[in-house]
Amino acid sequence: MLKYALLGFLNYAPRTGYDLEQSIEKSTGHFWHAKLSQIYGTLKKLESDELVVSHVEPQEGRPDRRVYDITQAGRNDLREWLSTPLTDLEPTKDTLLLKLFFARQIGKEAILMQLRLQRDLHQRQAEHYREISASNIRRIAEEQPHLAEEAIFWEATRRFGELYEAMYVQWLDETIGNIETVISEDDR
Amino acid sequence: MLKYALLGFLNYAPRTGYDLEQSIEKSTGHFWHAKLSQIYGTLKKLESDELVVSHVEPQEGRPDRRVYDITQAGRNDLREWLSTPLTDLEPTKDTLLLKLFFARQIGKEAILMQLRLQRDLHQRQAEHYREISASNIRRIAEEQPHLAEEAIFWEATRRFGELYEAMYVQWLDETIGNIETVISEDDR
DNA sequence: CATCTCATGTAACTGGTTACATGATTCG
DNA sequence: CGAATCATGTAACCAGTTACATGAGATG
Repeated sequence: MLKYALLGFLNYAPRTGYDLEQSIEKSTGHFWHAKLSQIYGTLKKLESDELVVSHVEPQEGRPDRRVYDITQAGRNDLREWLSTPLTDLEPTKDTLLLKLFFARQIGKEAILMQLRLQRDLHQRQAEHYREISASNIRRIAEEQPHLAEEAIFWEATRRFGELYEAMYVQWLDETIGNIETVISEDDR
Repeated sequence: MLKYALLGFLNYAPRTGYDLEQSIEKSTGHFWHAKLSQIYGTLKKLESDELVVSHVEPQEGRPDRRVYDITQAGRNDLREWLSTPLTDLEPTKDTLLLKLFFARQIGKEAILMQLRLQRDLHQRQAEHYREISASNIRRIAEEQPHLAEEAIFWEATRRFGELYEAMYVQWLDETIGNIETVISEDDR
């Protein structure tokens, strides 16, 4: 799948593996991320499949840049993927839920501590979506008017992050409350 | 991580790889799943690490069962993992969001169709959490009273699924609405 | 003087999926 | 009579992570 993230960004404009990592970090990072090592490897594979081409731009004082660009075959592949509907739900993996499921093993106070810690992390992430992400999208759309049409979709993905984190915080508050109630009942 | 799901279930009672797949399917399936092939492989690894032991129960007319049980070392490992707080947020991966991010490539009607399809899937999943999952938990807790203490945690994970799917549907409705509005503005 | 940024990559490993192989019994 | 269930496993592959290796220039 990283393949399509890379093709998607290269379809806006050519860039290096390093640049791609930053593009991802700034925009799709919260729902699709990748390490540099994986990006370099995937680009190599993409080039051997002729979906992208690269050329080296020599530089002085720092490593040469290998700039990738999408090919017509790459554009076709991207478009085909985008056009194919997802007919199933994606399976989720959430470590916190897995730990919570088996939490009786370690007792209520121990799990409460962990839930409160996560609550703070999600709370901070929720604020991030409300503030920083929202202004980033506005800025890019203003600076590069040819991408203004994209903004509605970018904003939708940001909004997802916002709702997701708000839901997570709400659920944690509710869950923490329930466990606290059971503890005080046990004490009676 | 599957490792800990397996240890967690074996800590309730011994069972086979096949049984484990069903336990997972029925309970942690919506936040942690695995294919049989992975389960068998992981059990083998766990046994060589002496966290579980197995013995074969011969059967007639069908394959012999290899029943696994957790060892004391396995219990210690499970408890240690459960006790270690998660200090970071887990990175998410969501293919629908990735497609949506690049959706201008294929146009608004094409993406709307896909979003509506997903809306129905998530709607159905939300109902599943409200109805089937909730009654399953009640039934298990009644049938096996020694697991009644577990029910509060199980119910919390079920509730997460319910809130998650409700949030997803809400977001899809909102997003579909936004895109439809932009389309009708374009038409003017 | 240390850390961050720019910039490339490879290798080993871990986690997970897909496909293959087998075969009796039970349910509709 | 066909599909699902019970029950085991292996092998090849794909995706992703961690660790290693290099090194100049800019920032504080």
